[in-house]
Amino acid sequence: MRVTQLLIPTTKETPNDATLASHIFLIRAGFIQGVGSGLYNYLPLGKRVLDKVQNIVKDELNKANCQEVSLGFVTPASYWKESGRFDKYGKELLRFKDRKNNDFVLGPTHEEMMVNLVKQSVKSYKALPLNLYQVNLKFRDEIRPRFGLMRGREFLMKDGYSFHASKEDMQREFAYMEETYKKIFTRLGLDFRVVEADSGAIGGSGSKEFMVIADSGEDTIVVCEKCEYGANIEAAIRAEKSCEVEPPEAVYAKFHTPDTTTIDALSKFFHVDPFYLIKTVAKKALFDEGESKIVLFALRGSEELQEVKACNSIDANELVDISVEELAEVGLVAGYMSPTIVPEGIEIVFDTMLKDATHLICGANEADYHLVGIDLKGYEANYQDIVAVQEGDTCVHCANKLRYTKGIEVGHIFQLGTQYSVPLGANFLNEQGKTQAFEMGTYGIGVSRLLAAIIEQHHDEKGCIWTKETAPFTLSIIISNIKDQAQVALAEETYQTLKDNGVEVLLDDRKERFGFKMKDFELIGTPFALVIGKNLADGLVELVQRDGLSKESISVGDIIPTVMSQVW
RNA sequence: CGGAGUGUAGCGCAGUCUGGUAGCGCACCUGGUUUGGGACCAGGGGGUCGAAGGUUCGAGUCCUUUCACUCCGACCA
Repeated sequence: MRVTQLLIPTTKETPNDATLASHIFLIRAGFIQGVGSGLYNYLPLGKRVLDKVQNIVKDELNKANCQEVSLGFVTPASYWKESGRFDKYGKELLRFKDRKNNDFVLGPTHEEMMVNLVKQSVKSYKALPLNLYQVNLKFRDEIRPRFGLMRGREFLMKDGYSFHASKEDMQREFAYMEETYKKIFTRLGLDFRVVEADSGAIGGSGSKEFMVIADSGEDTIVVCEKCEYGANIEAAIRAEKSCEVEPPEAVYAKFHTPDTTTIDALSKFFHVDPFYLIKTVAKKALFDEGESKIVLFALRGSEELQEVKACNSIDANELVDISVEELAEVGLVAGYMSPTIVPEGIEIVFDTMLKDATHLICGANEADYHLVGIDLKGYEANYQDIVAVQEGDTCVHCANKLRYTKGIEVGHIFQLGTQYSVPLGANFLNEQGKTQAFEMGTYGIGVSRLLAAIIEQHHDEKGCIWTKETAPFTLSIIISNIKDQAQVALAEETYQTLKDNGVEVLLDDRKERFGFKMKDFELIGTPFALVIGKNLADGLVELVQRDGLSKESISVGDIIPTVMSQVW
């Protein structure tokens, strides 16, 4: 392709709202164009990369016996009401009515549609297992879209769904998809990690996320220094934790503790390690149909509440902060709340670390008073894991240290079980001739987000550095001086020959100066550039590698063989 | 939805306080010079100043309403 014929609107200036390298470079290099909050147009370069990424995804899935379909983007809301997600999914689900006043949603994911598709056509175990996928637009009305393609509202996603006659077979497929996904991300040239995850709004159990390691990632993941263990902070677990500091010896008593509303202050006041303090956190939990209630979470003072775990522990849709006034209304004293003295009707969840714990100090649910000598041995309560794993905690698998890192979620696979097939009545006849609900798995890859993830991992201060499999073009030919007939002639000839050999070549034939074209090459980031410039007088041209910008002089006669050997 | 802010040429901004010919840089077009690191000279095109209403002889500027977008917190591929 000739640059003079391609739409590549590169710019020197950075859009003011772009902070991430991927966002800045994808826009500056003319891959994408913003059209509204979280909405982007793909220009020719962006579309080429998108197709490449998509093709790798499809190629590996097809090899793994998955079948591609394409489902409707606009979905009748009735499907979502049937599955119960119409309320559960929340504001991200864009709902609207057609001219006949029927409810529709713009698909943010397609479990309902796919289950219905299979339900209508698969009646026997003989047709199983079945793994169907699509690469299609999704729309999620994100509260705050940002970071360019990283978190758009409209985005391209590959979503796959598998159907099985037994749980064992579903788990076999789940493991197989994990391997397939690893192949995909490896081919894309990404440094990633598979981690255990929370299932979120999709539901189900045993889900894993594929995280591209990048400082700009929005997710915190917990990884082990030694072994393979990795988990999203929302689902991470650790070995039991103890405290070396001696427990405070005290008999049960009430203490006057003015202005001691934080764990820190309390720890100083009693000269006690926060491990022996109980932190009581109040949240408002939101449920279906606008219901809400105040819930308390009790944990050791040395720990932090993990909101997703906490939310799951009470099966709520969401947890939100609550004001001191709201607490007071129901008889809770902010800063002095107690896990053992709780007003009527308030639910409380204890962290498992507190089970049978002794020598504790907690609030008295009375202003300026704390209780000491609390003993929870044998105390009956709802104990669940609701704390966040911290850096330095111990790995459950190998007893080494855990640490945090940041990741971009580019894939997520779930073991759904019969979560959707039962409410949607998706059944088949098993070998015994009995009706049975499909066992399902679901598998997602954020295709458009991958473009951003690739750039986050592969760029320098000058621009993009595409990997061979994802680059919009493999090689740029730069004509240094467009008025030099010899340079133009050689460039044209080389361009044609390489094209004939199946190399994707970009010929920069613009009437611009050398520096201008080099900057554009560096910004766009094709893996190689062939500079045809003034050294041509000595029969030499330069082959530049985008990654590292190393240069190699080659003689005119060697251009084709050299390029061909580098490119493949 | 909570808090903060911005809407003026394709992009980045000034002008708004104190009402009086709508500007600058980049980009774009024409001609010329230049050609190994985003060149220079000369000429040129491009705007319902986010929208609606109001005040005024006169509104980008003042008032009211509204919409959109961005940034900081909770969602997710």
